[in-house]
Amino acid sequence: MPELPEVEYTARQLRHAIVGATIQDAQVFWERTIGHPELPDFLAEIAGRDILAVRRRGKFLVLDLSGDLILTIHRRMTGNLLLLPPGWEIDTSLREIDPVAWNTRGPAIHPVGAPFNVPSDLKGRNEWHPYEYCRTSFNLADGRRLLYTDPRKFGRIELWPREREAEALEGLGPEPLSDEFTVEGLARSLSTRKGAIKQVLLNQEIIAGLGNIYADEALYYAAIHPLRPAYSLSPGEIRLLHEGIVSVLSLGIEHGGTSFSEYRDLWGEAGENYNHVLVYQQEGKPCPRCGQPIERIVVAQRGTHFCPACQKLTVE
DNA sequence: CTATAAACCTGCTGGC
DNA sequence: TGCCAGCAGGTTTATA
Repeated sequence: MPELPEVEYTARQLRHAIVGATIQDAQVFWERTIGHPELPDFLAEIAGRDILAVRRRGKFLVLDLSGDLILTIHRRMTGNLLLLPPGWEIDTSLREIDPVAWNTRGPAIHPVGAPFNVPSDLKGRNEWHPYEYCRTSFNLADGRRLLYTDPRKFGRIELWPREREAEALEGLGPEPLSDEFTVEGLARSLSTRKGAIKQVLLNQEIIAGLGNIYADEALYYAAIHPLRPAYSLSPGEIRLLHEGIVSVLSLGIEHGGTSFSEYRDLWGEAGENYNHVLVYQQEGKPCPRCGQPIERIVVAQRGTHFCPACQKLTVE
């Protein structure tokens, strides 16, 4: 799942690759991917815009466009951005040949002139080509395409006037890698919350950009049990948690994002931070600190991984 | 208000 | 071998 480090890494790659480019037009292959405005308006308004800058806010990617517009992209679970070089085509003939398969998989994407092959094995595979499941294509004037792929279709792309940016990015808390994220501010936010600390860390109003992977990693760093009530953390624990959040997010960016199942970078390459994760999805494996097996529980409907020896629920 | 759960989706896993 | 229920997960929406 793309969280802050994955989105930040994508933003940096995009900044080098497409700032200054022009969006000739866009194609949408799964309508619900576009959250705002209505699809016909979206298509009409985005055509011909220049890409002026690329930013990140929480888990949102934000593209500043000419005409005082912003394009926001939230990848949710399985969304990816890929840059397709010139010389490739988007083949929509599957739409007529097999509408059911089309709905699930989207268009075939291959070099111009290559013969079209209906995938013979549409099911039962453990991995797919990075260009599959394309939901939207931004066709650049120079022949490249910025593809948005998303097998599970949860991600959303929106186009807003710049003056309504606050509305488009409503309800986001402080950026954890900026000066606005302080120990004091974190302490204040946690003091009124009686929910489990794991659940509170996932709340984007408290901290923008933390997701399931890095929340587990940050709690492990700070040796805090995920079920501890947020208000019950001591000042020392909060300081350590603050440090842990900054640390695991920074490391994630350095490693190019956590490659966990679907995640790919702009050129279809997997990130390597999965090799550096300490507890996430490590159930049963020995804790790197004490050797005790990592446990998995469910907190607020989400899988949660921790070391029962290092992260105690009750203070002795 | 808070808390919990369902909905959105589809690939994958495990049971039979 | 094949079918099918159940699971994962970020966020929004609905319900208690």
